[in-house]
Amino acid sequence: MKTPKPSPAKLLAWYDIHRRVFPWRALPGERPDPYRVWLSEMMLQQTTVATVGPYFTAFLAKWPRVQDLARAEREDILRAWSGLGYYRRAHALHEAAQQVVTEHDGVFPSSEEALLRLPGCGPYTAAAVAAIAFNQSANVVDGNVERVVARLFAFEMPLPKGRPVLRALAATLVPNARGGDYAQARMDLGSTVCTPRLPACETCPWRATCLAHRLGTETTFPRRTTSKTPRRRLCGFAFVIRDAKGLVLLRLRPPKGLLGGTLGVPTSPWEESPVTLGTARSHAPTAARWTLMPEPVRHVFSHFDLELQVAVATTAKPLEGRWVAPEDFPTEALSTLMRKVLARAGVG
DNA sequence: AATCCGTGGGC
DNA sequence: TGCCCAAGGAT
Repeated sequence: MKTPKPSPAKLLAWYDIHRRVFPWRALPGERPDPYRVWLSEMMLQQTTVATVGPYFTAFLAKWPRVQDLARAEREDILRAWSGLGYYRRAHALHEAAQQVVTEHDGVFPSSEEALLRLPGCGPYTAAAVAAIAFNQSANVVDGNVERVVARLFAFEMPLPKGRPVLRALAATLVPNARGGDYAQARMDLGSTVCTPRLPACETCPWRATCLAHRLGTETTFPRRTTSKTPRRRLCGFAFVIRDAKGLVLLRLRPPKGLLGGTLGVPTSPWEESPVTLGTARSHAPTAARWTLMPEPVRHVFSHFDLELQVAVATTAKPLEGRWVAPEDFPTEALSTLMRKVLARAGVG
């Protein structure tokens, strides 16, 4: 039996009632600020709405316009980004802001093509900014939309291989008016109604045209091919060393790679097999009388688990790095991992 | 194309 | 506890 096409009008009528209010989202009748839309989308990449909220507010208060952000120091941006994760986004954010100022006279471009040239702005973010900030009928596809559309069509091709086909299917549903509302409506539907585990199909405006619902197999979509690479578990030592004044030695990590550009205590190399302090101490910033904290810090990254033993000592020697007072930790560009290490050492 | 890149919350 | 997922992008 043939299913009629899911109607944009029904979804938009639902959105007009159930739309959510966010600090970055314009109220009905308000003109969206492209800078705010872009800033929020950069933060929302693989990050939940609840987590982003305070960061967005803080960034906007500190750097109200793209020109302010472009002029900022990179480290100040990393300070404000501290704890949000995926620190490459913070670097890209700064570079993109500078690019908007120097190449677009401080005015955000409105075409997906131009937006795609900004660092950190990929297919999703370019489409989202074009739609939400400029009301274009862009095909905005995030994880929510993938799930919604896969269920609508009982889409059998497993992701990620089937992603291009699914995106094309999603594009056929985009109306030529209210592009911004439609993009946000599709994502709101996915995050509040068409959820991964327990979808609230009874309240869904697209229930009548959803093939998976008709089949009673909603939660089996989208299909996925499971990645077979086993998760690694790495071990190492973190060295927390203080001077006579109680200042802690911190070093800036290289700008690229894991936790790029953030501040942290020196560590030994991280390895697959457990190491002893006797071996690891050759990587310490200096020879000292190390006290080992009884419990290691365990931290979960996106692609491996880390277990760091925390060694603590005091020294009078001058060492390479920055000596930072614990009272300044809250505003420093520390990763969550390093905040855990400092807390475990009793200096956080 | 598969891997790298953070963190927090839900169940 | 362990796994999944979250307004993905770069290489």
